[in-house]
Amino acid sequence: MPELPEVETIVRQLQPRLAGRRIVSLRIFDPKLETGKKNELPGRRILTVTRLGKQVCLELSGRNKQDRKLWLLFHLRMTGRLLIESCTAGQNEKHLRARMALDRGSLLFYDMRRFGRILVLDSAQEALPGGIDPLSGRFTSRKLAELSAGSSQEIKPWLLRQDRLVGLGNIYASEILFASGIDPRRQAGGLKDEELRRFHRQIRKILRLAIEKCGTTFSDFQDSRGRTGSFQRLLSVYGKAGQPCPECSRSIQRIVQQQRSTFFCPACQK
DNA sequence: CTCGGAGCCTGTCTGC
DNA sequence: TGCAGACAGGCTCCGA
Repeated sequence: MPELPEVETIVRQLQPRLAGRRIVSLRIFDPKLETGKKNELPGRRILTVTRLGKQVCLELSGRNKQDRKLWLLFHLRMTGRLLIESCTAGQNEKHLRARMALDRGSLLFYDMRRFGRILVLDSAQEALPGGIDPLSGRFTSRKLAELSAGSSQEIKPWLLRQDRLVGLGNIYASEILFASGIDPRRQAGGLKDEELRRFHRQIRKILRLAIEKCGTTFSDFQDSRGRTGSFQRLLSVYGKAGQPCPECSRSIQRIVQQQRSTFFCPACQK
């Protein structure tokens, strides 16, 4: 479900509510989510809530002065939701997969399709995904050129991999390519300098705008208060096969690349 | 190393 | 109404 803007939305809401809270327990109801380290969590304080790629990352204090910090990560994958307890009205309790009790309130993890993951790690190093965050200062047009150089992969599937850029998923990949005027079937390594500069600008622009709108609720996304985002009103092509292109009014096409839908305008994207 | 395809899950929607 | 098949915003694994 959630891509970078949706996870960023959740993190911004959770940070003020969770920072400083002490963990009482983590109970896991889905054996797929079991982590051997969950018994090391009680007594720790949540220091910060941040986003690492598409993951929600809680930095936890040591239990005493000698103890080391831990990192607790939630990856929501397709249908995961992290909700503070007072906002779980309307959720299907069948899909409740874990509950973290805090000294005040609880954090609940729902996940219909059970693709989500909970990880407890010893170092932030381990938690860092391979790729660069497109909103970080390190992500320049030159960096984008460096990352894509030499790749024969089609640019749209290239955007979805997390070992180059982190955080993009199927919706924003289509939207960014439309805004950049780039055909999703182009080879990643074949973009010209001028196209790369446009592409780089649109990646950052669309992600920032989507964060401002609290993400996209296409079918599943809800933030930590159980509310939906509003960027879906600004989608140009995603999910709009057969509808007119907002720029040229020709029909938007749907194609499949690596088993994922891609939406684009064959007239505007070259 | 690269790339593409199968698989993981459960639900909704469409067409016969 | 029932049922099969397609599809869903994620990622991992495996073979070529």
